[in-house]
Amino acid sequence: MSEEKSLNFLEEIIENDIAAGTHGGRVHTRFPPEPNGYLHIGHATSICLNFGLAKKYNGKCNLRFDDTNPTTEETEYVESIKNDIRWLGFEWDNELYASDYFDKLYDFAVALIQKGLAYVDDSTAEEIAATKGSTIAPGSNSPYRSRSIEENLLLFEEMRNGKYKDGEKTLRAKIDMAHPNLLLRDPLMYRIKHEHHHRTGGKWCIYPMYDFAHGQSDSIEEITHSICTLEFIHHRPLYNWFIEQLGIFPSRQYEFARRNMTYTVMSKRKLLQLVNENHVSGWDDPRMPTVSGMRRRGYPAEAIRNFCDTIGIAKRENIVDVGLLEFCVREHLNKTTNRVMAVLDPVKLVITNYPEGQTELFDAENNPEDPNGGTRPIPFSRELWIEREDFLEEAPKKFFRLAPGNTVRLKSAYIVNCTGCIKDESGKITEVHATYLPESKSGNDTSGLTVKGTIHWVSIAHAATAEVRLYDRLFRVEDPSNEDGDFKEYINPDSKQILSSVFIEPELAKATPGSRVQFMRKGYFCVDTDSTSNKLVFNRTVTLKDAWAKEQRRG
RNA sequence: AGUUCGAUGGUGUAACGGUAGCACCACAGACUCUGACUCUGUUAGUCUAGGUUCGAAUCCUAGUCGGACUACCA
Repeated sequence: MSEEKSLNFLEEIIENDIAAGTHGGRVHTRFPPEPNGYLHIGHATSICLNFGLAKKYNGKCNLRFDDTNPTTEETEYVESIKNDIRWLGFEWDNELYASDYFDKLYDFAVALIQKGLAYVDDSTAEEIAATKGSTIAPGSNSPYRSRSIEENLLLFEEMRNGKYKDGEKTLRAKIDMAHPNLLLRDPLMYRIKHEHHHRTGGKWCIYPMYDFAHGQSDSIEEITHSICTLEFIHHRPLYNWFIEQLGIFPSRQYEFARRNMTYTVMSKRKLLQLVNENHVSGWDDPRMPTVSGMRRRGYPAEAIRNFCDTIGIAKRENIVDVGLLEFCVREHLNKTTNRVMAVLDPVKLVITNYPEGQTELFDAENNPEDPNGGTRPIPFSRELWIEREDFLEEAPKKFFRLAPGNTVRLKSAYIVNCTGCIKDESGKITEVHATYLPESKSGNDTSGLTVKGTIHWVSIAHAATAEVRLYDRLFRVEDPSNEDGDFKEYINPDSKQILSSVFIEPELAKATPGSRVQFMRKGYFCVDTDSTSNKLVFNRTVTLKDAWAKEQRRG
C-alpha cells in the first residue's frame, strides 16, 4: 500500500468527525432496505459503502429493514436480501427492523402531541393534497389543526385501538403550511392501515410514515452516519426536526448520488414489472441487474465489490457504462477460471491422414494465469467438432483460421493444414477436411512451423453435450427510462438465446451448479441451477473481448 | 416559478489556491498454442462570462444547463 488513495467525500466527513472526537470517534452505519423487492447493483453500491465504511473505521454496520408499510412488504424479500448481502461478502452487526420500534415510535408521537407539535387530522387524502399548496404557492391550514392536546391524545389512541377505518384520520406534525420545503408542510406521521404486518401481525392498525420512522430508528440505534441517496436530501430538515423536537440521539444524514447503469433499468417498480409481466424469468433472471440475477449469471461477488469500489461515490448525476462492470467480471474470471473447450455452433472436421479408430490423450493446461492450475486429459481423434465460423471457403486477408490452404493449431493438439470441404445439395458445408503434421504435437513440436491461428475443438466420439444460454443486454438503448414511451418497448428481443445441444469436452461433464469456466475463445460461463444429473445447463456470464469481431464490424 | 443539489475527456472518478491525474472505452503497436490475457504508446476534459490573486477546476458574482421535490411509498 505505497500509494495513498484519495478519500471520497463521506470518508472526509467521517475522518473530520473522528478528528473532532464526535461521538467519541465512533462510526456506526446502517443499510436500510425496504423488504419489498430484490436487491440490485445500486443497492450493492450502498452495501459496499455502508459496510465498507464501518470496516475501514473499525465501526459497526446494522442491517435494518425499513418495514413500515405492510401493504408491499414480505418475508420472502427479507430472506433474499439477507442472502444477497452475505453472498456479497458482508456480515451485519445487528439485524433489526423498524417494526421493532413501533412501540417507541408511538411514544414519540404521543410526546410530540403533548408538546403541541402534532395533531390528528380528519381530512381525506384528496383534501390534504389540495391544501398542500405547490412549489410556488403556500398551503393552507387544516381545519383540524388547532385541536386541543387532550383531544389529539384521545383521538390518536382511538386510531391505535382501531376505532377508525383506513384513511379516516391521520396524525400530522404541526410545522408550517407555508414552508418552502413541501415536506415541512405538516407532514403525515401516521396513517391507518388495517393490515397484517409480516412481523407484528395484527398488533397494529396504524403505521408510521418513512419520515417519522427512519430518523428515529437511526437515533435509537445511535447511528452516527446515516447514508442515503440524493432524493432524500429534502427530507433532511424533517429528519433533523423530529430528532431535535424529541431530544434524542443526533444521528446525521448524508446523501450521495445513486448509481445508474447503461442498458438496464434500476427502479424497483420497473424491475417488478419485468418480473410480473414475464419479460424475464424472475428476479434472478441472469439478465436482471439484481444481485441474485448477477449471481446466477456467474458474476463473482469479488468482481461486483471491485466494481463498486472502482466507480466510487459522488453527488452528481451519473450513468456508469455496464462495460466497466463486465471488465471487472472478466478481470476476476481471467485469474480464477479453468479453460475448457466447447463448440457452440459445430461443423465436422475430418483429419484425413489420421488413422481411423485411433485416440490420443493430450494434457491441456487448465489456467495459464495460474501456475498451480494443473492439467486435464483431452481425447483427440480423427473426427472433431469445430466452430462453423472458424472455417471460410474464401477467406479474407487477415483471416487466421481454417480455409483451403491455411494452417492452424488445434489447441493442445496438432497443427493442421486445411484441404477443403464437402457441401450438401443446398450448399451448406457439412465437413471440413484437413491433414495433420505428426511432428507438431503440442508440447513436443519439432515442425519448426509457427501459425497465426489457434482454434478449439472437441472430439466427436468423446464429446458430451450441454445446453447453453447466451445472454446479452436486456435493453437495446443505453438509458431506456429516458426514452420516449414505455421503457419496455426498448427491451432487446435477442437478449437470450438458447443453444440446446452444445458439444463439450468430456471432463466438463462433471461440472456442478455455480462452477465457472472459460470456454476458450468464447467467453466465461457458469453452470446454471437448472442443471440436472442428465442435463447440464451453462449460462454465458460475459464474452471475451473479440478483436476479430470488431475488425469485421468495421468492414 | 419556489426550494434544493449538481456541472472535469465518450463514461466513471481524482486534484482541497501552485505541473489537470487514474480506470473503463476507443485507436495504434508488441507478445501470444485463446484474434483472450499481458505490455507499450496515442487521441480526448475543467459549462459560460466577469472578478479576487503572482497564480483559479478549486474562492466570489451573474448566467447557462441538468437532476430532485408538490404519494396516507420508501
